[in-house]
Amino acid sequence: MRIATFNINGIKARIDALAEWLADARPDVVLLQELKSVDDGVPRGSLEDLGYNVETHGQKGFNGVAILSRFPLEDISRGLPGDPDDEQARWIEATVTGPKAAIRVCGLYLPNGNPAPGPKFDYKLGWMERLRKRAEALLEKEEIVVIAGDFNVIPEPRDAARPDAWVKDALFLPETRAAWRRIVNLGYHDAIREVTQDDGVYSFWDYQAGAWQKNDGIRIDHLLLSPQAADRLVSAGIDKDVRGREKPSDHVPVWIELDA
DNA sequence: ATGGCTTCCATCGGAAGA
Repeated sequence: MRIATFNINGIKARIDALAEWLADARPDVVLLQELKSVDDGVPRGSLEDLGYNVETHGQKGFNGVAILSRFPLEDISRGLPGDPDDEQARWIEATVTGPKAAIRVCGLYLPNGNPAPGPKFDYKLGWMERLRKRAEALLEKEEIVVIAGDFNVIPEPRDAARPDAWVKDALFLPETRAAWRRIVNLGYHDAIREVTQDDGVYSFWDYQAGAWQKNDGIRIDHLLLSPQAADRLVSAGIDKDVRGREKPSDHVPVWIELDA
């Protein structure tokens, strides 16, 4: 079972690029972020024609997440628990029944948090604490759980080409990285770090200032695995070449292969 | 860099992103 996360930066603007990658990479499950569309604006037909079930949690103009799956999706839940006043569409989860096992997949678009300090940074840290609580509850069931998406967190200096440029940024501030570690240290595994300790492994390159051409990237799109998921990890990778294609997102797909 | 792109929404500029 191949599961990928991809921040597509606008599903209407990206549908051709997304369809091309799907036909190429043929993932079984895809967690999408930044639809920038209401549910009715998502070009479901194009995705269903490629063999995917489509579950969305959209929002007008920005945010928005979705799950695509070649296998049935059940028990779909939209919105991160813990704050009934949070209107932002940043969380969706569902159970995928694979050929060998059921997997709980959670797709997230974690708040950017800039400028920091300020209300947007406070919202980010509050959201991360709610994520920690949900991640903890998911572990208690001792199931195969994958929490994946655009975390907007650079975990360590080796996850940025120029770490010094990010020291005052909400993606890399000590409070952000501490909140990330509180989640991982519950017992999750950062899938990419299960397969490589290299630096220079990135998932985002800014559109500005020739960041892609200079490989001035950061690693902020992650898949966290419960112990039961990590036991079944076969491989993991980043489809970096997608960033060099026509009309690309500023993020690229990150994926895992599970024996499930 | 008070933003060098890119998207969306709504008009012909502004918000948001990271």
